Amino acid sequence: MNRHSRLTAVLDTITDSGYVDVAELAKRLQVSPSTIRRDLTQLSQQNLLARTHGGAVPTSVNYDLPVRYRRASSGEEKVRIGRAVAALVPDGAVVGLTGGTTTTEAARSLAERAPATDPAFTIVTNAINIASELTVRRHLKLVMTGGVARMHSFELTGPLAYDTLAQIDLDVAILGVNALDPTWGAKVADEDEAQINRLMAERARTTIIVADSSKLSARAFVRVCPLGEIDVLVTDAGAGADDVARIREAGVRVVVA
Amino acid sequence: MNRHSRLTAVLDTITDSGYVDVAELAKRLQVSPSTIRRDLTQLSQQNLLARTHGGAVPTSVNYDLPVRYRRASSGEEKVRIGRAVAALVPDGAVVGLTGGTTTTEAARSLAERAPATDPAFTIVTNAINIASELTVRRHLKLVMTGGVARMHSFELTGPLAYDTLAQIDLDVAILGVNALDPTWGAKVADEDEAQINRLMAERARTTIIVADSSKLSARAFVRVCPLGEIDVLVTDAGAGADDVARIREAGVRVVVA
DNA sequence: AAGAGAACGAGCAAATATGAGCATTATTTT
DNA sequence: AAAATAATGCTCATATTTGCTCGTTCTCTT
Repeated sequence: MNRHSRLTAVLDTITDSGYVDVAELAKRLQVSPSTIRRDLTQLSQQNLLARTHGGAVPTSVNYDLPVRYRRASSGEEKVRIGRAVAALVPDGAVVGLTGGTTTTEAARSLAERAPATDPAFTIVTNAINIASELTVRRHLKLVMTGGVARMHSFELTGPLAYDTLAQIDLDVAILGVNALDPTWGAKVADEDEAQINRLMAERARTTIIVADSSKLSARAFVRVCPLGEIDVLVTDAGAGADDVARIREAGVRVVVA
Repeated sequence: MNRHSRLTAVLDTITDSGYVDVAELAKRLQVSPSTIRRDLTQLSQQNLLARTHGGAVPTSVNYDLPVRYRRASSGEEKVRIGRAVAALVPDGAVVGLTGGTTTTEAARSLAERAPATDPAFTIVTNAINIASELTVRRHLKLVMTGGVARMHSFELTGPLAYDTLAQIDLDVAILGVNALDPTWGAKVADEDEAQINRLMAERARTTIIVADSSKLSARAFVRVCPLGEIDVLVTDAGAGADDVARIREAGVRVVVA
């Protein structure tokens, strides 16, 4: 049990149960309470939790920054979400896709669909990994925005990307977000990313948000758009019934994959 | 068990299990811990993983890296040409790269060079595969042109790509061509590709053509530019002496890798 | 309000991991 | 074949991590 897995375990525990206890963690992770305290100190310095006497509690805002500690995401739901999204896209459509694991799954599902037109779809994306996967597919027309690659990410952003999007009209925009709040709408961690999402939504006749259920209770930094500008949300079965109800009230069609 | 297969094994392991352990890797791969540490150091410098004490953990974008570390080597000479080209590029330069196996090798060599500035280079490219390989590297600034992916190719072309290039100035353009004729100059097979090459050359202070020796006697459809607009040609030792001589007479510096 | 008991942080020593330097061995390159 | 270059393993001084102790601080009960 090395330090990193310990920190991950601590964060997992605190996310699940809402608090952690020094003595209990020490026993469970087979290390001394001193070590646990040092771990908690470090995590609290990174604003990932707040110390209390005897343990720690979560901080209000879950920053996107330290992905280092995030546990391996369960691809299961994302694949299902991706399939459900693909089913919503009509043949021959011009589809905009932003970056992210879920949108990547949507792209894969689109690519695997039997071509009914030629090209089967036109895909417009700012995500290098999506473009890289789709470029070999015969029956897809692939358009990339220009732009500067964000560090630690596969997405292109910046003025060059905006310029490209300004010249394109989309039938459907498929946007991945970091959080979807019933009150605030779609949010992401970064303002450049937000701008790309916003432009895609503006240029599209239909805007589809993909967000696994963890995103419905998550928080993020920058708002992309209010719920009113979203046509469809595709999420997984883990979504809370009240969250779904509130989003539906705002006029968004919610698809549970 | 050579270095590359070791690095691939490390990345595979870290993708599967979420972390790697120096001691365990050393035992499994039958090398000393020192070697493992050196491997991990290199991979972390390229941002393909993050060091911890005792091992390493994945970086954020490692989720489904389409481009593994493996270098599907495009041939001995092309690697050498790539290295020679990289040696011609000054630290911190803004470098334009078109698509092709040889330019890809040049990009790899640039990416592996120890960073002397920050960013070490700014890379501008219309080749999706090059962007895909470079996007994770911390010390590179990566700019993609927009554009439409040509079928069966990794290159973006069309008006969107031209628009992007019109906004950018390059220090060095590294262009791959299909043929380099002492009389006619640089030629490629496709007019879209020719246009991209032409624009890059126009925007650059220095134009470098990469062409293995087979290209010197080849023919191609569209002319990119006459020899007079080329500053450097990098080719391999198979180049015919008379061809080289004629190209040198036109004022082109010829580097034989 | 006062005291008991738990939790805390600082300091210390042992165990382990690390990076630099160097000699040896592979692998290219000439 | 010889020389140059790169990769590897080893050693050693240095870093980090961890568990422990101890004086202090906090919390809860009386």
